[in-house]
Formats: sequence, structure tokens, C-alpha cells
Amino acid sequence: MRIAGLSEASGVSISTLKYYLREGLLHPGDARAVNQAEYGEGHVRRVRLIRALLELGKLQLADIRRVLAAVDDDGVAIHDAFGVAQDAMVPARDRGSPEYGRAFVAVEEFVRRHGMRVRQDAQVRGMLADALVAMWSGGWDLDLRTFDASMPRILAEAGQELEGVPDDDRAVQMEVTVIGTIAYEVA
Amino acid sequence: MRIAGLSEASGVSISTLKYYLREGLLHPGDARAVNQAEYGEGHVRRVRLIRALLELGKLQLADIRRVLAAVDDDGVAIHDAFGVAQDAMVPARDRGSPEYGRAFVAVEEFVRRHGMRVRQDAQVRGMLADALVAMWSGGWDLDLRTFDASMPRILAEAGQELEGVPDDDRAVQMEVTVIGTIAYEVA
DNA sequence: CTGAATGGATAGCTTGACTATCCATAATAG
DNA sequence: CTATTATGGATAGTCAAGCTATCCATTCAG
Repeated sequence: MRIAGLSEASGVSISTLKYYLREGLLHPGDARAVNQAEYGEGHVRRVRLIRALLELGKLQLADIRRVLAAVDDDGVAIHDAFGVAQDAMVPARDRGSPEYGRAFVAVEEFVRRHGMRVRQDAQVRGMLADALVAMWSGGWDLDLRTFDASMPRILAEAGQELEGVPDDDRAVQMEVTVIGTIAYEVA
Repeated sequence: MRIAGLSEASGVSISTLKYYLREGLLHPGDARAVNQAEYGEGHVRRVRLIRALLELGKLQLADIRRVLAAVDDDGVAIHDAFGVAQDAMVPARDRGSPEYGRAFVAVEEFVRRHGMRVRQDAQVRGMLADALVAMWSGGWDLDLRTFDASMPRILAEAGQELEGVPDDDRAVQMEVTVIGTIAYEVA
């Protein structure tokens, strides 16, 4: 498959594909000559992954680049792909206020209560705290305890979903995990 | 409070406030003279709402404008504020594929199974369908039935949260509802 | 009375995500 | 084997979103 085929298969224009190649989001094809390269199924999957992260996850290309780097890095365990994808979804917000501190503590207690394994530096902590601050400032006095009752069930379901990841090669697993994280988040 | 005070109280620069005024996102202050206007608490809340929708909800100003129009429209019931906020969060995606049709049907059945009152034209239907398509194309064979077991509980909780909306004036209720919808979505 | 602030108008800036054009080379249809 | 089309690589241009800066005639505050 050459670039026209890749464009056809992925629904993305050749110009855009060249752009992704330039930006290093898409690996160069297998060069057969100075102006001829061959692309494979992996490239199609990669492009679809980029588009899903972009359109569904509303991630910026800069964040997508980091996610893809993790996908390509053999040092990153499949298990950590969730964290990477989630971190990239987090919008940057002001984290200096005293409310934020209060919210962060609430999140920490919540994580501890449910014995969740969430990295200490995971951005999702901040994201949840951000949401709490926004709700408080809007006069909505949400307590995370509200979720307590349903968390065990939710966690169990998430675990089950993980079982469903197909055991092809690592690249496919990483992609499935990342796209699943984003899509699940949206769902 | 004049514009400097509003800027101070909301943490948004005067230039940006003027921009929001120009764009009609922020109501003009109470004019005292040709170059003098008075802003109140409502303006501060409005600015905070805009920022929350922008940063937390990642909405575009064009979408925010629609949400605010609904907030200001006395013809829109508080109950519908959820739908408006959710609709604005939905990213536009390609909806022509056969997979999308299949996903949409799955969503419809899901909504019916749980007796949810979701407008026929609500964008969230499409959004859920989009997420399904993305997961399927990623090789993740999610069935919405997976959620069936926990839906009753989730719905009950959502209903309870709604009770918590304070009964101040309509404007405040709308704002709380909108910001709550977005923040809850994120959380 | 004078310097800072205000509302209003207009123009400019920055970032992100492409899109278009050129060119030398390579594949391919006739 | 030639004429057309496609390709990779480089460079420049486009477009929208979301501000930011400047100017000006007024007005307020010390």
C-alpha cells in the first residue's frame, strides 16, 4: 500500500498524512526508493488511533504525540497505557486556590477508601479535583461519598472489560487499550 | 463594581472581558454614563460559568453561546438545561458508516431498556454511538448490556443529585445545573 | 485640576491543524 | 518506450479560535 492507499483506507487526506509523517506521529513507510514507500496495516491502525484521540478524545496533537510515544515505548507496560491516555485528556487549570487543596484531599481519601491504585502524580487526581472545585463554586455541594456505594461494582466492571483486550502483539494491545480508555471515558 | 473589579473577581483580564462583551457572552453592565457601567454578582457568576465551560468542558465559545442563550431564555425549563449542556459537549463526527447505524440502534435499545427519557434528537445518543464505533474499530467488542446491571443505581443517584439544586432565582438554578452537568460529566 | 480608568471601536497576535504548491524521481498505462 | 500520473520531501500559505493591544473621547477620583 502506498500513500494513496493509506489515505483511502483511513479516510484522511494525503496532505494530512504527510503532515503527520512530518510531525513524527506516523512512522515512515518502508522505503523502496527515494520517492516510494510501502505502508501496512499498522499504519492504518495508527492513523485511526490518531483520529479517534483527536475527534473523540479532543486531544491536541502535542498530547497525542506523548500518548503515541508511550504506545511505541517497549518500556511502558500495557497496564500503564490507561494512565497515559487519561493524563493526556486532562485540561490544564488553575491549581493554586484553597478550594483546590480541599478538593484534592477529598480525592485522596476517595482513592484510599476504594483501594484504587492511582499513581501519586496521575493527572486524573487533579482532574477530579478540578471538577469538584467547579461544582463547589457553582454552589453544588457534591460529596464524593455519594459515589461510594456504586464504586465496587464500577471497579469490577472495569476489570472485566480489561479481560476483553485481545492478545495479539503488543502494538495492537496498546492501541486497543488507549482507544478503549478514551472511548470508555466518553461513554 | 466596574470592569476592573469584575476582572479582579473573576480572574479574567479586562481585554478578555471586553471581548466577551463584544461577543455577547456577557451582558453589558448597568450603564451610568457613556463610558461608565456597573457590574454585579451575576456578571461574576457568568464569567466563571464561561470559564468552566471553556476549560473544564472544553467547549468552544460558539457552543457556549448556545448554552448561555438557553440559560437566559425563560422559555427553557430548568429540567432541559442538562440536555443543552450535554449537547454542546458532543464533538462532531462522521455519521455515515454502517457501523454507526448499528451503534445507534444499540443505543436506542439501551435507552429503551432503562426507560430513560432522552430526546429523540439529543446529541448524546450520537455521542454514545460514536464511542461505540471507536471502540469497535479498535477491536474492543463492547456491548452496552455490560452497563445494564449498574444503570438503575446510577440513575437513582443522578436523580438524588438533582434534588440538591438550590432554589434561588432561575438564573442561579440554570447556572448551577449547567456547571453541574459539565463537572459531573468530567467527574 | 490632573492623572488614571472606562467603554467602544479597530487592528493585530498566537496557536493549532491542516492545505497547497513545487520539484525531482519513479511507477505505470498505452 | 514514452506520456501521464503518483510519490516523497520541502516550504509556504490558509483558516479559525481566542484572545491582546492600541487609540480615543469621556469621566471619575484624589
